[in-house]
Amino acid sequence: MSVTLKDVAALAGVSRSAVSRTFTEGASVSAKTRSKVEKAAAELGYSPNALASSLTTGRTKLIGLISNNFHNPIFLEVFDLFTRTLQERGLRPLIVNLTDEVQPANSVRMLRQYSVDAAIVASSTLPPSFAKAFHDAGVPVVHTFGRSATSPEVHVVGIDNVECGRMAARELLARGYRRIGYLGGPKDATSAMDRYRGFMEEVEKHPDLNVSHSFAGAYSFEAGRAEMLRLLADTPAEGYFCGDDILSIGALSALSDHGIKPGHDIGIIGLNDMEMSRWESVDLTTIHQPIKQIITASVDLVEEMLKDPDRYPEARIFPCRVIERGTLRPRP
Amino acid sequence: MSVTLKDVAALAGVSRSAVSRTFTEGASVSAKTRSKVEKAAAELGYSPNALASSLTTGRTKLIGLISNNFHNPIFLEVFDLFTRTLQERGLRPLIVNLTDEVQPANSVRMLRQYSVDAAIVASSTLPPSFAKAFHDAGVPVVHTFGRSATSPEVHVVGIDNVECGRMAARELLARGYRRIGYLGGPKDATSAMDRYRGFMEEVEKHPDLNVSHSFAGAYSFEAGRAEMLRLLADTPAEGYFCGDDILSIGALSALSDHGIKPGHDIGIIGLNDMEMSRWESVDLTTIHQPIKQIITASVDLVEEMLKDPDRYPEARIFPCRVIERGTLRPRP
DNA sequence: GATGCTGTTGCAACCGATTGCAACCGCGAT
DNA sequence: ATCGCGGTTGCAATCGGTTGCAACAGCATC
Repeated sequence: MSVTLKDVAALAGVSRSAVSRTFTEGASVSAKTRSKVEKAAAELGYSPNALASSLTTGRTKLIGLISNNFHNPIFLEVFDLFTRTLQERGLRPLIVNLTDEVQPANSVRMLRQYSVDAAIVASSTLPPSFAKAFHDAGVPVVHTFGRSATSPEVHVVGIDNVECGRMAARELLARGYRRIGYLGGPKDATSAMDRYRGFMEEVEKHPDLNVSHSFAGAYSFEAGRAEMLRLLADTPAEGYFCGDDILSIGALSALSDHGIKPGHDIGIIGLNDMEMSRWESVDLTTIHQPIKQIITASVDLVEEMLKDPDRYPEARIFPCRVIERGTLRPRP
Repeated sequence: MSVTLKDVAALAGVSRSAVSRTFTEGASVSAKTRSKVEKAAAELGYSPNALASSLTTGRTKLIGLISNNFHNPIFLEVFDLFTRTLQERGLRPLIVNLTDEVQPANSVRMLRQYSVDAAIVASSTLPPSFAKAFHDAGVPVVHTFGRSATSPEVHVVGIDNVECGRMAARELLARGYRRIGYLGGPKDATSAMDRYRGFMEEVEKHPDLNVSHSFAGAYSFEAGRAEMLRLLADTPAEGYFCGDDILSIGALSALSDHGIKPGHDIGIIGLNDMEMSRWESVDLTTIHQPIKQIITASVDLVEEMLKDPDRYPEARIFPCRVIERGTLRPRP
């Protein structure tokens, strides 16, 4: 069926070791045998079997990429960047879709069966214990978009969600909103809770404010829309921090149903700055999360763990900034 | 480091074969040894190495999933469905992101190095020759969203794009549009050309019409928007068939810049019926493409090829239908 | 011509599994 | 007691590579 070392060796008239060595970086082969081997290999269309070699080297270059976030458009950007960044460095993403799954056991077992060199948990809605399960099973892991504070055992890359909460609150206050609300993601997401904490921390400095909060069922358009519709049925606030752009866009849709003009009647500030937020019809004021840097840093960490698996865990936290567009009223 | 057959065999006091057999479906092992082995395996936390066994069995259960479409939100749905459907059947998606690549050679080599059991090319903007390159290299392949007519050598799953073009044209005509246009995807995409062909075929039956066409640079929001802005600078048509929902949404954004009301002033019909098209703020009249069925059928074909690699190639084409929303004027 | 050195080569064991084959076991039938 | 049988078991070869080790080739030096 497929061409193996042995075939090439036979055609080139050398031993199998010689062939193996011409295909491994830095091995000792003379120019003469190398060229003989290369000629034979080209003739047969040989390319080495990565899985067979992984047996002896212990390296597969497979990286588990785990997420449960297939309903937030930002993840199209995330997957694009992850897959490209990994493959640029000779690593191969093996995807695990956790949409229906919450327990790590299955994913851990599966990725160990495929001997992945490392795993990336790309989600803020999976608990820190999830990433830790990989660590405990001996799989190097980085938790992208994870919470840094309470998981000192795995690498974490992301943003300071508490600070983002504060930032959003300050922004609403600076624009004169006094009745303000937090519309967060699902309660069991660390990101939703951390943003909430920062938001509250900041607003509690001002006792005269009227503050409310609620949590959507998911980071999705539908959940954001449903939650905002619920809020509009009662007495809504003047300004909202929505814990994610897709929630914001759902909320904007609800506002539009009621003929409410964002930025004019009710203010909305999101978080992420995904491509769609720049669309003229959306024009969402939001907190920019530096996705590209986060993903590059995550893959950097993966590579460093491949060199040194016992590397001391580290948090790489990137600063965010407000992007001014049309859904908050101007600063006075 | 990790637990192997040998360790389990030693602890259970049996041969390695016995251990192997208890983990392979339908092998002959007595209840007694099986339970001894299972006890030992559980104690050591053993799980078999899928890659090592692939060496002898010739099956990896790895499926290459190849795409270049990371800027069209429909692909979030596509990836979600593909990854879930594959893993439900015990197959593992190995992603290849072709954003910067057009030649198949690299992907083919890479996927052969990882001994994938099959490959899925999920893109309508890659030429039929791309999928064929896998076939020629001995990798079973299905081309999802591919063109059926001219590639009898590989399995194709998708829709009849020519018929969709006709359908869109008929729909515009039925609503009384006489100056109509096709705003398609990139010229080198078979889907863009086939939809164009069907569209023209239908409108040419009516010599009194005023028909125009143009092609966007990509299936993306920005490309659709830019193209529509260009059209608006001259004399635009009354009704457009945009060759994809994301192009439509870009076009709608351009219309909104000019204060043009879709459905009232200018009609737009898209193709795909992605989640976003249902959003109230978008409310796009479009042709529904049955993504779920297409993906299920693709994975079905993959499984059938695993059983019979020389299976005669087949096209599975699913019918589409118009979803009426707000961007075309009502039928008279 | 013997010596030593460096660089190249092949042998053989090994990575973690699977599997054909032959040996073996217990057991009922003769 | 012998035989035959179906079911279980272990041996050893194999899958496609890698790699430590020892042998060796070529060359310069003494």
